[in-house]
Amino acid sequence: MVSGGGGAELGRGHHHHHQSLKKGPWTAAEDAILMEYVKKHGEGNWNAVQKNSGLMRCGKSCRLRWANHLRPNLKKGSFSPEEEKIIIELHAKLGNKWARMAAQLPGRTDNEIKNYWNTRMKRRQRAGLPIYPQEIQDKAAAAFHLHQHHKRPQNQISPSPPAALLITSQNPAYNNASLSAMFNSFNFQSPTNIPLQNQAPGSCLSNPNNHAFQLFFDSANANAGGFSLLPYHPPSSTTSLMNENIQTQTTMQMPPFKVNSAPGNHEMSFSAMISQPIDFGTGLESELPSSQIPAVPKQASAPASSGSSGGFCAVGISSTTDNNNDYQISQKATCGGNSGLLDDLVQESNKISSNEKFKGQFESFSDAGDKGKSVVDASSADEEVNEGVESMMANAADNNNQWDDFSSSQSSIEMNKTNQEPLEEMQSMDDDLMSLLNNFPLSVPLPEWYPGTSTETSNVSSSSMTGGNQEATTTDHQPNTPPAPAPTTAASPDLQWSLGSCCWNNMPGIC
DNA sequence: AAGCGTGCCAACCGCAATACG
DNA sequence: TCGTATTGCGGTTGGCACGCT
Repeated sequence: MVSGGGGAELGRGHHHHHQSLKKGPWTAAEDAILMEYVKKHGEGNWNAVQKNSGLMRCGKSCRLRWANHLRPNLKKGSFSPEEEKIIIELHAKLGNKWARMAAQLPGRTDNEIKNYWNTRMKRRQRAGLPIYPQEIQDKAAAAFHLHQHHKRPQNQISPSPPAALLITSQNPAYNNASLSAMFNSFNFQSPTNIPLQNQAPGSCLSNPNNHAFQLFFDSANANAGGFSLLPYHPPSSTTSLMNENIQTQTTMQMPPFKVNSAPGNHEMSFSAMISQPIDFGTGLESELPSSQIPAVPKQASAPASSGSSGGFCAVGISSTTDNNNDYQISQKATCGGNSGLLDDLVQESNKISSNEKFKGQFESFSDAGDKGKSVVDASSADEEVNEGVESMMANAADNNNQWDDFSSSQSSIEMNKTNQEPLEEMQSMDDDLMSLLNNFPLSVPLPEWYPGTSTETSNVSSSSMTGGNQEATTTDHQPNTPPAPAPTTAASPDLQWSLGSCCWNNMPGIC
């Protein structure tokens, strides 16, 4: 923030009295000083700039100015369609890793990308459009589906975050079939007593992308061991826009999304889820903020994309009426540990799974002794996972480069590069994910209302979902999507949604 | 012409990671 | 090994320009 706006020049007029560092916009004169300094001494040691050059700027400010405006080979101006496409792709993979994204876009800075993304998000949000172009999701979903058929052994849980991240509740127009197919390949291996109740209400697994899911028990589908997994967005999202979305929209139409879990083999089926060189002019210009010095006219901004999907999530669901597609968005009250660190996930997972009370149950289907190691492995494999996602998406993007909002059909070089060894990368990703998911907190006892137990409804649901008095108040959020077909298993008026959540927000940079 | 909303941009802040003595 | 300094990163904020009413 430009503290105090353009007038925040703390040191102006007082340089001889104290060493207040100047803030606010840089002047051309300051730029020239910095340029000269870097030219002479090279980059780095930014704190020395102020000492040696007399520039009344802190090192951080100098570094930022240099990196974002003064360093050579910076591109100025609007992003090209190709660049926009790459940004979308990268964001789908990396989340808000602006620096990493910038590394893929020569001449662009993380700040530029971040600003672009945020404004784009804001625009799309206002328009009620999802964030990611549908095609990205479609391709990721398709790729994932293929991947699952290619490799996934049966009876193993593997809700791959890469695919999951692209599956968001904001995508009304999403191809239900493809997602359904994708997640039909998810298989749980667990005892009959899926232990979720013991999980803290706020318990969640998440990734930095704020793509999260919550697992709910679907009592209407209880006879089939029904669980439902809903996209979820925590309140402490790193993306304020997403928070805003959650806060301002209480309900939304969402296609069915559930997990059919049968004893011993819980198959999840998702019907849906979800820059010109600085003018070093002298004279008057030198005292103007350099940003006010006329620069090359900017190109017209690229049109906003209007694809599908988005980052916020449905936290609860209410299907007590005929319209059992009324998924509800609510702000999760307690999503413990949203730091985005895998450690949080590990700790929580271990904490839960180490619960002595349910240890035996857990051990029946999971090697508890390896939990810690597995998670560590998964954590250290962050990069490989990213690579896996990359290759997966690259694969998926191979055949069709149609973008709903972007004129370009050019794929990123990185994407193409990783096409070379997609299977190996996927394999690596799978292994890592398996390790991680082996720690998935499943050692929670059956809820009372689980089949064979009391039919009493858990009160937990109220903490993770809003009431059932939902109208589709957010239908405008998904203007292009007809209501999804009602899932037969969710048609029961007795449908109850509860239990703790499991989301992906604390996952490492898997996506 | 004035007021308002929005988009864009620049720059700051806090925190975490890393380097260094 | 520890404390400090430096660097890097992501989130946030405020100003300006522009279009619309």
